[in-house]
Amino acid sequence: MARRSDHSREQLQQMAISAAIAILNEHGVAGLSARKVAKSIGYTVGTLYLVFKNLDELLLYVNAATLDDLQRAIMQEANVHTDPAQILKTMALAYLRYAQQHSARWSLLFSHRLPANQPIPAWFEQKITSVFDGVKMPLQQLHPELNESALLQATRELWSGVHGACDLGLSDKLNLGGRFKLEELIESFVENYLFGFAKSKGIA
Amino acid sequence: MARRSDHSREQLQQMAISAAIAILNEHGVAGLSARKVAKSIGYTVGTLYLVFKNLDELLLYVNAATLDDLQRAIMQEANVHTDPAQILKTMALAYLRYAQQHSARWSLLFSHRLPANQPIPAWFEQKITSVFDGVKMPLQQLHPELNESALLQATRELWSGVHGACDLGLSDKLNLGGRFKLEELIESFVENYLFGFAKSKGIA
DNA sequence: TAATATTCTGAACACTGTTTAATTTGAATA
DNA sequence: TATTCAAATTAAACAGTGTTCAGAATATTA
Repeated sequence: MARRSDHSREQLQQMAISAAIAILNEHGVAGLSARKVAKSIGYTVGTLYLVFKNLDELLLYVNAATLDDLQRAIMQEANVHTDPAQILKTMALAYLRYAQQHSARWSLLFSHRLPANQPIPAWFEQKITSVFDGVKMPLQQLHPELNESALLQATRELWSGVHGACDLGLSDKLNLGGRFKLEELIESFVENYLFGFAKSKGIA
Repeated sequence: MARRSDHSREQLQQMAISAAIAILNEHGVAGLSARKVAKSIGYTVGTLYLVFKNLDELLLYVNAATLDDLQRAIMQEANVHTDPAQILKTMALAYLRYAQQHSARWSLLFSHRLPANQPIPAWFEQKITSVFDGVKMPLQQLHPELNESALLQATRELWSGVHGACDLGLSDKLNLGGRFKLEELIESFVENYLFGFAKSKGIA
């Protein structure tokens, strides 16, 4: 295993991922390039392609790290309250705050598409499921009688709304006209959905 | 007003916009470039920059056209039913179908960001508001007692969910695991939200 | 030390958005 | 009609992009 520098492939990968995240935070998605990442870790572009199949693969790992981060940010605020509905509202606001404070990473996470016909790896899908599971828990606490299937669907419905509001809101496509704050809209949405979900299932 | 060809600036703009849309439909967002658009209308790149400030401006007009198209697609299906709730469900499914059938244009509409600090033009915001107004109408029919402000917010809440479900669903980030169809999830979401909205307002 | 395998670079390729000097062109003027 | 002049258009250039790969540099093995 001859190597010029003293960085293993794994180290090199991790260095590149960290460098990419730093560039994203400082210069946004448009400011990111393979050469800049390479330069930032003291290597040439070619080396990057020795460790990643292509730039899309690097971005996939960056997004995976963002997903971990995002989950941490959401779950951190989850234990502040005991009321499940209150927990879900707090998680939704944490989701929004993360998107606001890490706009470039958040934007990349949802705008990046793998080349056509290349499916999302199973380990990445698992990370997504894991985030949803964090949302599912308080929802289950709220409705213990629901089966796994109904719970899974309700989680997706609820979080689609939270995500959609963040996506449209942060790209100025909600046209609230300054009359409402995005935080209020999201809180109100969660309340309304939870209320309707309970009622339509004949609960509460 | 000497001109070499017989295309006015306005004609040139419209030709470029149409060409860009055609390229998007055929080769996706990644297949679009200034040179390809120029070549497609029989001109050189430089001419494009005589008519548009930059590529972002061209894409803005493309997105405006998509917004018009999208609204038409939604409103077209709106008059099939008389029940407002049914209308809203049909509109949501039309939104999904448009996103599926015009994935590149839909994707560009929501992923394209103008350069930093450059605000969305008022005429473009008006188009967004106009789409929301189409959703607002059946919602008002459903709840005539609501004031303009509450109606506006409910419209945004409802459509955030529809949009979020389409966005996540079509990029394989909902992880439904093949257990549910996206159409069913969206229909169920609209039902649940409408139910909860009515109940939380002390109506119905 | 010599042979071999791995790491890494530098240069190239085809592309991108954008700018601008030079040219072509049509129309107005003399 | 010939000349002038301004607008339309191009071609070429610039700096950047993702990606590849022959060859140089380095470490391990014999």
